[in-house]
Amino acid sequence: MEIFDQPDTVNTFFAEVLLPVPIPKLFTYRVPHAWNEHVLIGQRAIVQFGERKIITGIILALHHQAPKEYEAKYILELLDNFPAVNDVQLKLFQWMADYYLCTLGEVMNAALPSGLKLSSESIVQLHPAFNLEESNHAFSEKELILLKRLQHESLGYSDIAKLLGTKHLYTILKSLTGKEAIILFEEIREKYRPKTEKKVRLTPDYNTSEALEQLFNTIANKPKQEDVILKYLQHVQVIHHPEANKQGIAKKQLITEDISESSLNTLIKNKIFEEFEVVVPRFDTEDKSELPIVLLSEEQDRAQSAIFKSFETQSVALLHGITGSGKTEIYINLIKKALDSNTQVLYLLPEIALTTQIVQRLKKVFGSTMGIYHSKFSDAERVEVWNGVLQGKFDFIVGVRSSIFLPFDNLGLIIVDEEHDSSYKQQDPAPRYNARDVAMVMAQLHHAKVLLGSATPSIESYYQAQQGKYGLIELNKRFGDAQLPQVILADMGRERKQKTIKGEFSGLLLKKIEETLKVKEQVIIFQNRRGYSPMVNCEDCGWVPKCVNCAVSLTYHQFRNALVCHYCGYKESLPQQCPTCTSARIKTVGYGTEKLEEELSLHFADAQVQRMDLDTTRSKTGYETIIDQFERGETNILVGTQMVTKGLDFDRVSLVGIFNADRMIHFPDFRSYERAFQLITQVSGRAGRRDKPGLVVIQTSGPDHPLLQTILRHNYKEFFASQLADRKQHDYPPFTRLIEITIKHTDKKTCKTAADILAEQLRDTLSFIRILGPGEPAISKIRNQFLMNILLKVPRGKYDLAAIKKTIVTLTTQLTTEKQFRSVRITVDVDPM
DNA sequence: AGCACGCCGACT
DNA sequence: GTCGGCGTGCTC
Repeated sequence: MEIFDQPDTVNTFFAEVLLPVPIPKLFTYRVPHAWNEHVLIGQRAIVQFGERKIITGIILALHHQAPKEYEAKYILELLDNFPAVNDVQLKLFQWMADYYLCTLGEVMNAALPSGLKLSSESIVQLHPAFNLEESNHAFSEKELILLKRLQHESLGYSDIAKLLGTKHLYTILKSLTGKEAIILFEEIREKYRPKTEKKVRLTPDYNTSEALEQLFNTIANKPKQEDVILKYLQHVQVIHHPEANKQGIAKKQLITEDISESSLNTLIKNKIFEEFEVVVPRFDTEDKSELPIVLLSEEQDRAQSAIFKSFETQSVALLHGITGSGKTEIYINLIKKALDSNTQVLYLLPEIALTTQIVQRLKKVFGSTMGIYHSKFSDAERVEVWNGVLQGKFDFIVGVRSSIFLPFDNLGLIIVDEEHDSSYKQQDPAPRYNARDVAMVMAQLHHAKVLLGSATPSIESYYQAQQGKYGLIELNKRFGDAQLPQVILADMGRERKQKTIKGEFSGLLLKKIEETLKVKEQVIIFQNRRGYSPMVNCEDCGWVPKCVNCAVSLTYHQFRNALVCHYCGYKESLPQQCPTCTSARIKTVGYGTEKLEEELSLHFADAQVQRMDLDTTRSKTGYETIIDQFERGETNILVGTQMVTKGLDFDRVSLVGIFNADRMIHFPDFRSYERAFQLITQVSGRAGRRDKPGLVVIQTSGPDHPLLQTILRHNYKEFFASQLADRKQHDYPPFTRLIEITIKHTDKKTCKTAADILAEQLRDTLSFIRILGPGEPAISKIRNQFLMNILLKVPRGKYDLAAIKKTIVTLTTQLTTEKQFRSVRITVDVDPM
C-alpha cells in the first residue's frame, strides 16, 4: 500500500490494472498527476481498453517504471475515495486464480456485481453536419435504412444488428463513417443508482405557529389545499417539534383518496410546501423483534459446547446433525457470539434454501444488521449489499456462493450450511470454484473459524473430520425427540407382475397418498426431472427427436406444448406425425414432474396438486408463492425436483414419495451413490414432525440394492464406510484430487485428435499420476461443440500440486497455439463435482 | 472475451 | 465487383 516518492525519479505513477477479461496479465496505465495523492491500491479505475471500449479495472500496484515497449494510456477516472476491494480480497482472488487455473480477470468478473463494473456501450449517431439530400455519396440499401432510423434516434450496436438483420456491422459503419454520415461514440451507462423517494415538507417560512395561523387565514377559501396542510400536520407535529418538519413526509403517503396530487402540487408551486428527494435503502430496515432466547435441548447444548471447544484448537468444525435436529438454533448462538466480539459473520446457504423460512427467522433475530445476498437479487440490490459490508452497515451476511466475494475485512465466523450441496460449486463459466473450499482459505486469511453443517456430509468433509483435521460434532437426536421417518420400498418389479401399478405410481404409494389426504395431511413427491417426459418416440420406426445443437433427446413440455433441449434451450413443436415414416403413433417415453402432476390430479380429483421446478419458479416470487400456498395448506400434494429437498419445514407433511431412485443410484459417476443418499435422506427429512413420525415411500425396481438398505436404516456411518472403501480402491477423493480437462471443438475429429495429443503429452510429463481418458462424456455434444474429457487423479499430499497445474497450463496453451488446434477450447475444472 | 482486419468463396 | 464467412492477433 505504501508508495515511495523518490524525488530523483519522474513524479509519475504507473498503475498495474486488473481488468475483467480472461487475459492472464495486468495492464499498465498512467496516473494523471492530479491524482497522485488520491490513487490507492484496490481502487476502481475507468480505463480505455482497445480502440474505443471503456471498462472498469482494479488498481493492483503502483510504480514509476514507464513501460518501454508501448506508451501507457491514461487512467480516465478513479471511482472510489477508498479501496472498493481490500487486501484480503486481492489475496483471495489470487489464490482462486492459481488454484482453479483461471485468470485473475475471470475472478474479478465473478466477484464484482456488474453495478460496480461500469463499461461503455458504442453508440451510433448521425453526423451533425450530415444531410441525406445534400450528400454527394451513394448509399447502399442497408445504409439508407440505418440513416433513416438515425434521423430519429441514436442507436447501440445491438439495436443496429436487429434493425439490419446482420451481425456484420463493421463494414457498414466504417463506410458510413468514411462518408461522414455518422459518428461513433462511447456512452457509459450508469448501472447503479441509489433508490430515492420523493418527500415534501412545509417551507421553512411556515415553521412557526404564527406563520401557520396566517397561512390558514389566507388559504381558508381553498378547502382542498387546507385539507392537504391539515393532513400533513397530522403526521408531522410542526408546532411541537419544528425540527420534525425537516424530515418531511413521503409524497405518496400524503396523497390519499381525499387528497389529490394536483392540490399538493399547487401548494408546492406556491412555495408553501417544498419537494425534496432522499436516498432510501432497497431493503426494509425493520428492526429485530428479538425472540425469546431459544432454549437449547440438552443435545443441542452439548453440541454447541463441543463446537466452542473444538474452535479452541481447530479452525474448522463439522456439525453432522440429522434433519430436524435443530442446527439453526446452534448457528444463531454462534453468530451472536461472533458478532458480540465485533467480527463479521458469513452464513452460506445453497441457492434454493435461501428464499425460505430460515432467512425470515434470522431476520427476526438479527434485524437490519443482516444483509442478504441472493442470485435473484437485482444488480442494484447487490451493489447495496456490497457497499453495506464496505461501510460496516452489515456485519452479518446470509448468502449464496458468490457472497464469498463481498468486501469483508474482519470475518470471525463462516458457516457453510448443507456443506455437501453441489450448488456451492460453480460449473460454468470460470472461475469453477467451490465456495465451501474457498471459505476455508478465506477463514485462514481472516483468522476466522469455519463451521460446516450437514445432515449428510460429503465424503470428503467427513473424512477430514474423522482424520482429526476438522473438529467433529454429531447431533443424533431430532429436536423434541421427534422420530425419524419410516422408509419403505415399493417394489416395482413385483407390482408389475401383480399389475397393481397405475401409470407411474405403485399401488403402495397410491394407497399411502390416499390415507394421508384422508387425514388432511400433506404429501411431497420428489422426481428429479422436469418437463412432461424426457423423450418422445415413434412407435413404428423408433425415431426420436434430438436437439440440433446437442447430443441429447428433447424433453417434451406439455404446458408449452413444445420439445425443449435442457442444455441449450433449443425449442421445436411436437410433430403430429413422424418425419421419417409419417406414422401418427408418436408416444412420450418416461416421466417428469409435469406428468406426475397430471397423473396425481387424475387419481386424486379433490386434491390440490402443485408443481415446483425450474419452470414454475422462474419469476422472482414464484418459489415463495408455491411455498406459501403449501404452508397454508392450500396445496395438498407438492411435486417437485431437487427444490423440494432443501430447507423446507412443514408441519403437516407426513408422506414423501420418491421416484426414479434407481436412475439416481445408477448414474454413471463415482459420486452417484453419495448424491442419491444425500437427496433421498434430505427429502425424507421433510416427512413427519414433532409428534408423529413420517413415512417415506421409495419406488424402485431393485429393492435389494445395498445403498437403499443403508438408507432404510438411516445409517450414515455405514454408508460413509462403504463409500470410503470404494473411493480408496478406485483412487477417488478424498484420497486424490481430481482435475478434469474438457476439450471442445465443432469438429468431432479435431476434438478427438487434440484430446489424444494432450492426454499423451500429459502422460509423458506426469507419468507418476493416473490419467484417465480421453473419453467421450455422457453428453458428447453441447451447443454444437463436441466434447472430450481427460481426468487426472492426483494423490493427496504426495506431489507438488502447483507444478502439476503449471504443466497442465503449459501443455494446453502449447496445444492451442498450434495452427490446426487454434479454435479448440480447453477448460480445466479443479475438484469437479 | 471482444474487436479490428484481412483473406476467401459465393453471389448479383 | 460486393457481401458475408471465418481465422488471426491484439488489447497497456
